[in-house]
Amino acid sequence: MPKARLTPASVTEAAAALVDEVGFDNLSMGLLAERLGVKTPSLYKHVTSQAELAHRIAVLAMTEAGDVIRDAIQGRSGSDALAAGAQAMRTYVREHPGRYAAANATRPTGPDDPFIPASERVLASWAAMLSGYDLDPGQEIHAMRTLRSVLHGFATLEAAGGFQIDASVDESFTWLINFIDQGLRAGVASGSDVAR
Amino acid sequence: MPKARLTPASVTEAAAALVDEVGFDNLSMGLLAERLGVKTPSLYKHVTSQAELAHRIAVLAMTEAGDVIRDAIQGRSGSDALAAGAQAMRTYVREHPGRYAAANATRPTGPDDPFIPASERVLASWAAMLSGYDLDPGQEIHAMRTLRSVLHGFATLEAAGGFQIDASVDESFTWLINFIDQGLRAGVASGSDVAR
DNA sequence: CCACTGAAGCTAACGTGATTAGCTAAAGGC
DNA sequence: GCCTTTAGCTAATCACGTTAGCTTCAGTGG
Repeated sequence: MPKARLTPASVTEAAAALVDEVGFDNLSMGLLAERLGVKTPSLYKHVTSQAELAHRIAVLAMTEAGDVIRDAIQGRSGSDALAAGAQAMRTYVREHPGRYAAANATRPTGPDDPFIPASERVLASWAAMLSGYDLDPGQEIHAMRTLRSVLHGFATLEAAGGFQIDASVDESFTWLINFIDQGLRAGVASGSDVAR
Repeated sequence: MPKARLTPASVTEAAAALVDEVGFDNLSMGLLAERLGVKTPSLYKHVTSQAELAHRIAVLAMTEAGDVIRDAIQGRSGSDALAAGAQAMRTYVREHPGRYAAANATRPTGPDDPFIPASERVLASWAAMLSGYDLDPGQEIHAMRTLRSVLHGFATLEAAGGFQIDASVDESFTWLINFIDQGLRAGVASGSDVAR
């Protein structure tokens, strides 16, 4: 084997860094090649297509996010775990908006797509965190989806510059976490069913 | 003036319909032209670029969503208004995923961009709805952002096929609305501040 | 009623960015 | 010190957005 300057992994890593700088939509093979000091067609010796590259970034992102969230929750429980996990996720998205966008743009390509276990690890962390609140077993799935919705929604709105007013976005996020925490501790939906 | 078969408005409307079918990312001038029974370059007599077309779709979507949400909230208050507004928004996104994606992909192009008043109308509806809960004035902004986050997050996750498990997504959504409603009625964050 | 104008739509052409084909040369095994 | 393997290169192709310039018809003014 010759030079081996680039590898699929190093190309993916560079692409992930690039995408965090210029935005996922502005990823191009030409720009990436330039960053790597190589001509565009050379990249195809390491990745089969731009779509595959984007998918690799997505897997990387999901894996990294999974690590970061797991580590944040590690050793905490209940409200502490929620706050730490949520903050960890928000921080990750703020630092890696391009990767996060890549992860959201991707769909599993098949049953053995590594993206699947990577996302399952994230879900498992959230599930572990939620187990610190005593929810009805039947409600866990709904709590999980609600949690994912708020965190994902906040992160994407923030990344898109959706929060205009000058009120502190940090403050809004801690308020949001608090809101969720109190709702989970209250054992929601035990009674009224407003939403019909 | 000659034939006038197409107009900027009719092209935009067709593009919006197309995008709901094939997905925002798969919008192409060629595909749209084909749908309209016209050759690609002819479209440029009505829109200046694909970017502008996407922006027009976004404005249309935001306007339609604003109407639908306002109408749903109309005549209701408190929990009823929340439930109706949230359901209306979710329904809109389910029926018009491409338009919604367009709206999320757009950034205001300037101070007189019609997208701005269109989104403000949506925010105004949510604000009107929230006024039915008696929140601290200082908390309204946080409640608004939390609300936007959950609804946007749920809608995008659902549109992306993010809810895999076979548990009813409808049920999760009503659970979510209930969760928010109860939190808002409880007058959150009055005490503990978990999230540091 | 008819020449005139203006814009809709067309064909041809261009530019950019992804991708492929085929060549070259250097690295590691023998 | 050869020989194979393959990273990277140049040249070419393809798809798609976009532009240039021509053609034709709808409506207007005489």
